[in-house]
Amino acid sequence: MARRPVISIAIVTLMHESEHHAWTLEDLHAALPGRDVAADFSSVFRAAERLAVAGAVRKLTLDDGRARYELADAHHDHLHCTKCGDLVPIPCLFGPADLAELERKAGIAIVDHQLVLSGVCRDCHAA
Amino acid sequence: MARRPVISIAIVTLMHESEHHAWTLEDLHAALPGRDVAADFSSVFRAAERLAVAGAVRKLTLDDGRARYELADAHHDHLHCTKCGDLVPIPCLFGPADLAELERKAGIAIVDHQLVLSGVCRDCHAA
DNA sequence: ATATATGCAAACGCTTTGCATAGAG
DNA sequence: CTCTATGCAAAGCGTTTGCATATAT
Repeated sequence: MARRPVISIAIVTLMHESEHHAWTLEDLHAALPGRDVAADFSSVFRAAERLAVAGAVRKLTLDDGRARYELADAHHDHLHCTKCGDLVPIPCLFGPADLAELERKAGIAIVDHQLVLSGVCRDCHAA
Repeated sequence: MARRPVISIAIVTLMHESEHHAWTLEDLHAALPGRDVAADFSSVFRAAERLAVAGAVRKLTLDDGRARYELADAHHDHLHCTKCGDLVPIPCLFGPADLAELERKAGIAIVDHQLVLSGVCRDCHAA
């Protein structure tokens, strides 16, 4: 059929092998050359977006106006560190039961949720 | 000293007297003329921003890329309705104790949090 | 050959700012 | 007279898209 999505593959590999958790497009664009996959910014964008649509990565938007992409593994929430700016994973605080109860009480249907804590991450807190 | 912040006052009044909960700048800009306070978009922006800094309103950014402003009353969380696009208030699911425990366990400091549920609001759900 | 990925450059949407004016104390 | 609010127009910034080209099947 067609071409191999080199950039997409490199992004996923990068995410798997790096300690970094949530990536901005700029992060990805800056990191790819180090893996010998230089790419145009728009190509990075399209690759990340395709991965998000395919369900391989999860995309979230923060108050700083920049999107973050992370591997779509088990659900977790996040802490947006006010010092280093990183978006670090945090175990989810509530289970399906809590949400189901809220759905009943509030008469709503919940499809997904996203909790963003604002504060100081472990590393910055220790330093 | 100086002038009276007509627009800011009108915004707060509007928020208090309307059923609408979370306002985009566009919402505000569109609603103000109805209160006889026509205003330039940038003036609405500056007024809203000043109110946010002053702590009178709370500003949040959603995945759709547009900021919402709401009265800074008691803390609550939100449901972003996938049908009507409204951001409706939802009682907060956890208390200070839950967060304190998480702080201890994760070694972080939590200053604030923002939970955005994604799903269908009561009105759309009933319809 | 054909379909998809990529680069390049430009458009977009919303937010933000510079600057001159106006109006209240 | 001075200080802040406002309007107007333009810039910013991250994201997104159109179009031509490259490349693997």
